[in-house]
Amino acid sequence: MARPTEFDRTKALEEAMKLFWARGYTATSLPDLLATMGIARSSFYASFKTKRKLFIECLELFGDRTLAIFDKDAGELPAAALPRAFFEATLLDASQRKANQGCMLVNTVLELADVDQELNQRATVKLDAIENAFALAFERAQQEGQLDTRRTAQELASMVMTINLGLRVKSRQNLSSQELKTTFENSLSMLGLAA
Amino acid sequence: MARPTEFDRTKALEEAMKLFWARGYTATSLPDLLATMGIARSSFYASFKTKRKLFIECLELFGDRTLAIFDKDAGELPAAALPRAFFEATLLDASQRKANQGCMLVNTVLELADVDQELNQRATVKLDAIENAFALAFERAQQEGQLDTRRTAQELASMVMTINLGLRVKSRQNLSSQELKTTFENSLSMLGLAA
DNA sequence: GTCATAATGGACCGATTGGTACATAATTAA
DNA sequence: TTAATTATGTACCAATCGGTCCATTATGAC
Repeated sequence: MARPTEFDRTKALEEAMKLFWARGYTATSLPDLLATMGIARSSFYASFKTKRKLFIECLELFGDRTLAIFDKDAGELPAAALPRAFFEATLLDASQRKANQGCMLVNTVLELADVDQELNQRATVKLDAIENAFALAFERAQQEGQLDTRRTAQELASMVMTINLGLRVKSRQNLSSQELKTTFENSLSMLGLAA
Repeated sequence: MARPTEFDRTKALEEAMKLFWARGYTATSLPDLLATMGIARSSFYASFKTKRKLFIECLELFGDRTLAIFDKDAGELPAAALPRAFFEATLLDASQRKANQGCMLVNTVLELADVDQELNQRATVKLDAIENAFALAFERAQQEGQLDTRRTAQELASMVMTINLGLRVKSRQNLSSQELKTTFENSLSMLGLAA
């Protein structure tokens, strides 16, 4: 019927996400995006409408992927092992170059807190979903007698999330992988005492 | 000899810092700055050279002030009470409108990690200075037998800093002051177990 | 082939970016 | 009062921002 799209939309979105993840929303220009996505301006606007809408798509993608990582672990591991598994998968997995990029959701919250209400809110919602997923897993484990009940599941989840956020910030400072690992172990040690 | 400067440089710097603190480096435009600083373009460039140099001045000012808050507490309180005092002064002090602004150093690290090496580094150095100040205080307390020695002072300082960073992120999400307070208490509770 | 449809590349848009030039205004030493 | 000096306000700059327009190209249905 008509000329077919030449580029792979999924692939282009993926590349855009990586760039936004690394540089943030404001510091990523349209020419930057077009270059990494490998498409022309017209195709960009035809397929993604605006830079802002593209960013929202990227946020959703990132958030959903992060939740998927949690869900995979949650189906296989006891609740007490989930924080370590999650941190390892999202912070230390060098194969996916995540080590020094922090978390796109956290980056977004801090960059846009006083700049763009909606984008900040969207990132916050995704982060809350992760915290809630932890809380749910802890709650189940407590009901099944597999986890200490001196702290509520929600309290534990809140602690995990605070430490998670802290580690994400640390991971964007220029520390060596050894330093990050030490901080990482210290944090897990704190949680060990809390659980 | 010549026409005297009309504006108060210190005051103007202060206002600039507040704006950078809230909106970050990139999203703060020169007209924005001129408006809050209450000065004209010529005076700006005569006195502050460039936007970037002004930002560096603001970073230094913010970092030094934060350290001063710590030092004041450190001279008056036992080491074990320092984390709470520091968090209260920098996170919950509504009189200075700090509650929802997070920390300018943390904001800067995340915004500019992959964008501006030097600015990220300058913020990181200030954050490290704060962690070192905690470590020093803990070390002294341990030597004087006022603090548990099962963890090294450096480990404790690292934990405090990770939680500090996490709380700063949380404080830029739109949570109620009640929610922030709860998270805050949960975090201190974790540290209480660690110390 | 022809036609309808849609993707592409590139020229172009006004607005905004950080920064400069310069004429004017205000001050003090002489 | 004059001259030297410096601050200020305004006009201006090239570069870049995100976004639009449109002529061209490629495709499938008929």
